[in-house]
Amino acid sequence: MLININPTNGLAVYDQIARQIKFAVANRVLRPGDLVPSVRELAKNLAINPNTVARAYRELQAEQIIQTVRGTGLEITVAAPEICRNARQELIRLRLREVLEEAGRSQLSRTQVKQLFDKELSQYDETGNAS
Amino acid sequence: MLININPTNGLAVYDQIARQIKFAVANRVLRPGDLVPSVRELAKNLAINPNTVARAYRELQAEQIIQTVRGTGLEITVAAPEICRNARQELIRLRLREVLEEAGRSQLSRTQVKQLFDKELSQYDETGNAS
DNA sequence: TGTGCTGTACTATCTACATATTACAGTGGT
DNA sequence: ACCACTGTAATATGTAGATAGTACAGCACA
Repeated sequence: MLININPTNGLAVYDQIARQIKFAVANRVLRPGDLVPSVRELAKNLAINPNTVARAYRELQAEQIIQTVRGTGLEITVAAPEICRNARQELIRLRLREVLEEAGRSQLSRTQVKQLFDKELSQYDETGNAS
Repeated sequence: MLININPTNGLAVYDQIARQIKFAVANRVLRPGDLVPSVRELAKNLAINPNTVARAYRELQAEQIIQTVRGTGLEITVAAPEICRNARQELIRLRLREVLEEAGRSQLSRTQVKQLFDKELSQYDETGNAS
């Protein structure tokens, strides 16, 4: 199945759905013109309420990743791949900035933060690409 | 005043209190043996409920930053300065690790993440120490 | 043209969390 | 011993967010 829900994740169900769609788009599992599963079909498969799926799709529409084709369903937009690939990078950038701001409030020096980062980076085993 | 509350912060009031106490300890504004303001006094000054202050203090006790002196108040522990200084560094480390994990899930390469970090770091103006 | 699919909007419920209310228990100082 | 202060526990209230229930509106296809 395309989507996999973990109810004890802390993440909202609709958020998990939206993330996984974006992930699939970024990795070309879903391509422009493909239809995402219908609200009711996906809801049935995941044993959740259709409106929860609808909410995920609403967010994806707001980000112009899917668009409605009335009477037919929701399809991946042409712009979606670029949006999703940019978005995940921007997300990481934003998170990094937040951490740096917090470090600043804690009066950690730039070099201290850099040392922490390098150490964590070297410890972290990537699952995907080579470095 | 020692504590300053911003109600439109997104952060819970009790959390703001706890953070600012820790901050004061880390920067030697509060030293071991000092008494923190009493629950009712601080609550009155901040125009909030005493129990909200109590909750902040409860967390600080759980982290062994303050300890109760019955009938007298709550005092900064001997271990507090080290705990607070370590804690803020650990907090940053944890946040960095989370970002790296998210980057891994997004299949961003190690070098990509490092580039993002270096760029953000160079843009970020520290408020406190020199680098 | 009608039936079955599509998405969507409105409202209600459920849950988690922060905060407030109240009452209780112990200690220091007069 | 008593009073005024300390912290603390239990409970209630308020609020925001996620999810569910129901009803509605448009299009495809036979």
